Amino acid sequence: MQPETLDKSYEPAEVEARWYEFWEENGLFHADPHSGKPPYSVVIPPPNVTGALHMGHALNNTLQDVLCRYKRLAGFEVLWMPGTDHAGIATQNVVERQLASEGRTRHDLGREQFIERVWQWREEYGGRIINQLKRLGASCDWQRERFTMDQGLSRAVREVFVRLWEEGLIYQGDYIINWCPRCHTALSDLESEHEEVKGGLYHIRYPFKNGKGYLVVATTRPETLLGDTAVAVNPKDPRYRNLADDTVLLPLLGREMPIIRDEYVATDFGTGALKITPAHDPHDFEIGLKHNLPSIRVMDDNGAINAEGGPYAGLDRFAAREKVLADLEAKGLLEKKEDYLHSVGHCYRCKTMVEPILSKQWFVKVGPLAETAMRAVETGRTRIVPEQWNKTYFEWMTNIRDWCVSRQIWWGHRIPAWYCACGEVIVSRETPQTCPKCGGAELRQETDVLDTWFSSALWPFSTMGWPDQTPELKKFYPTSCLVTAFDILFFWVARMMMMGLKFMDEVPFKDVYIHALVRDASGQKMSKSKGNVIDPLIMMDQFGTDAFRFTLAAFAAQGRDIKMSEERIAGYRNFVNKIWNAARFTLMNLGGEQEAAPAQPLLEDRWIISRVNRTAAQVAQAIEEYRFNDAANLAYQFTWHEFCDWYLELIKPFLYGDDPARRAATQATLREVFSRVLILLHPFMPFVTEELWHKLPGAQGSVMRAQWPSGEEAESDPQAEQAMGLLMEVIGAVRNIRGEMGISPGQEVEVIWAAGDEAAARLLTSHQDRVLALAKAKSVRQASPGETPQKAASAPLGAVTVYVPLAGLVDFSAEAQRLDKEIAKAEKDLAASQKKLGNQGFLAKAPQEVVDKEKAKASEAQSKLERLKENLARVKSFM
RNA sequence: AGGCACGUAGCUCAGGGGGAGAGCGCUACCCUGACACGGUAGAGGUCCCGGGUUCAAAUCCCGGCGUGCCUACCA
Repeated sequence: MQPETLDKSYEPAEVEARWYEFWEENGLFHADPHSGKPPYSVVIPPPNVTGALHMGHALNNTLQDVLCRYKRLAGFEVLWMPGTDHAGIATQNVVERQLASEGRTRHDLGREQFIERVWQWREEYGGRIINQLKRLGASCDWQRERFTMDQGLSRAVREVFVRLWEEGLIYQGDYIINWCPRCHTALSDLESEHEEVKGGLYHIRYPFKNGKGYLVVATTRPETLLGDTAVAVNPKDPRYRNLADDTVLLPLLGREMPIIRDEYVATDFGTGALKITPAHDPHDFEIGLKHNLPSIRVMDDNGAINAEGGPYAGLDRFAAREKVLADLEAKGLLEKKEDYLHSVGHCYRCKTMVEPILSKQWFVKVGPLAETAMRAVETGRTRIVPEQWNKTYFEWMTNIRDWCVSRQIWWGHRIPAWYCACGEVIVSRETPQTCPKCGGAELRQETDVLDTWFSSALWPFSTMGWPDQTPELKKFYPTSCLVTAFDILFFWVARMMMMGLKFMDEVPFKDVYIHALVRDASGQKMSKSKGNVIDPLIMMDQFGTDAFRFTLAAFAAQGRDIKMSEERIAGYRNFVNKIWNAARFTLMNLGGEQEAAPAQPLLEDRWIISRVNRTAAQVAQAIEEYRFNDAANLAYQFTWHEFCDWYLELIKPFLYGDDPARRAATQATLREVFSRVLILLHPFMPFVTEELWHKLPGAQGSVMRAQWPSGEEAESDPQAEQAMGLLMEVIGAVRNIRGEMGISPGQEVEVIWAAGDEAAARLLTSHQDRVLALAKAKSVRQASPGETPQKAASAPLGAVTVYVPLAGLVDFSAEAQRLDKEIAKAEKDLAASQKKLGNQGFLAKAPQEVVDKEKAKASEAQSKLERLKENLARVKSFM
């Protein structure tokens, strides 16, 4: 049979295109809820339908894929539930922009047609990110792909809304909310992102009604004075105990307003006098309620001053501010302006400055839900990894405020509430025909839709068919793990916890793994405006998906952000190529048939089998503990530096040699070990491993269906590992001498060794050919009894001393220098050990095994030092 | 204002009470029949500073300095 040949270097593009289709066609990602295997389930953090794959997605989904692919290999029935999120505001914005380019607005279309248009948009472009996830190799169960606006999920949303309403956990009311004047909708507190803004603190004179002077008020938002209905001072403030009057006149508008006294007012900030604008500030709103003040809303939905603002009506809020200030100045009412840095809310979708405005909205009462959600983490029903995030989670849950869930946009789940002319509000699963109170049939549905996160909060169970009792829910809920970045810990994780516990009576996930943020090479957050985004798709094109994924995994250390750089990806591209070439070598040297395992395994066989299994166990444990970087590095180190550097070199003589039995045995071990290497790399590098798996003669099916090497196969062989260790040390010593002496690679050397113990002697005697091959020696022999090779470089190892005769090769001063260096090292080691051993406290208090180890170290260093010194003396005698 | 991280090789970072590690970069030599996206050898570190705990501190504690992030209604 013609041995399979591979190209000299790996070309990812062509290979990657092939295998994804293969996996999907063969249903390898599909989860069977009736399987007898133990379940492992993950729900994808649904990306926005408007989204394009960025580094954050790439990391997030790579880690999930590593978990899922590993778990399949480890014998679990894995469900990775995929889908997208309808991203209400963002999607509406995108489609509105599209309309704008046609010179139209959504109002030209009307609600129905606009929504139709959004669905069209979704048909056309909504699959983009899904395809990009496929490109990344994500092994999601696409047959189950969901969308937060699809029918099933919409039913779940409605069910949840109605039940919360019935239990009094949803209410409607007038409160101060965050209003985005550009998106024309209310936002939740979370969606208002605070940013530092350079502003002013303006000191404004509010004249007393009786004309006897004025009260000075400090504010950062002078335009809101148009809506002031009082001025407040602290009753304890001596400055304001005896005021000239108890009524002031609102500057510019002349409205009479009371001076009220409230402990809320800080005496040490500004002037100690606070203007009260109940319709435009959350605290003022509270104070207004307490003191029965009227609320005057002076801004419209565009953030422009409305009719209540009198002469300022029609001005945009920023223009109004300028005008108000100018007019105050002109009237001598502006006392001073201080520069002031404060943080102001901005719309998380469009970055417009958010306006706190009094408005009627729907709210979820989160207190009771948060309580349960908090306890679930406290009691360990859900575990947050790394646990440092517990604190953040608890803090947020403790200080949580009611959640404004209504949005004044069109794209989303319309709130299932109807208004009757009689004033009745009907919340219902089905569209009501008549008012249950007055029997009227003229019902008007609420126009608001729900916050997108409301539907996302149900994701772990709504995607599995809830509110029906489905086999999927039975098998896969609660999910095993949620993988996400911390920036949506509150937005999403916390809310899923609340909803899962409320409606499933069970946590939505057992583990939450919180991974890092991906930054650019200098640690900056990537953003389009900074122009420092690294596009994952370009990286995949350039270096291959496997290299890219491996880089992400190798970087994913817990608790630290990732600084992505192309050089690093290039490094792992080289690793993929190394694997490719190891395969090339393997295939060139395997027969077509499956050879029997060696009857008499050699040291190399025993060693590499033991090592690959140990590595597989370590990689498995690292993945289980979410130490993705450790897992990747363990696989890397083993594959490159043990399998390639040592094992492949060690077996070449057998493969090229003329002992057919030995060759067949070696081939069998090589084939077996290489297939295990492919398995343990597969979670990280699905494409190249699948490709090579199929090239291996005798391979069955997909590597995805293979079994993770179990550590229990009784193939662990510490003795072989130790013996190989000594052999590697001896070879290393000769190589070191060669390198340091400047003996050229082409020049062969003699190697003579002396062993201090029987076992080492036996090992070296029977494996001299390995030293010969790997150290490029022309001969290897044991020193005769009593012989000390003269004119030789030497290296004292533990039980062995290695000599390399130098006569005629190099002059001895180089060896003297090398020995000097070695001596210095040994002396340092010895001194450190002796210092410890000379310390009575150490001997008395340190654990016995530490003391013993130290003693062994000292005597080893001592013996090494003596031999080095002897050698140096001998070398010098020839100089 | 509070909270959370992080300062370890030239760069990017692992590690985490008893032998300073990796990748990249660098130096020297080598196109050895898998691989120059490679091989062999090597150089390079006050583990931010100062105290403390301990027989023992890069590691734990306290205090600085520096950096990053998150939360927050003092107008």
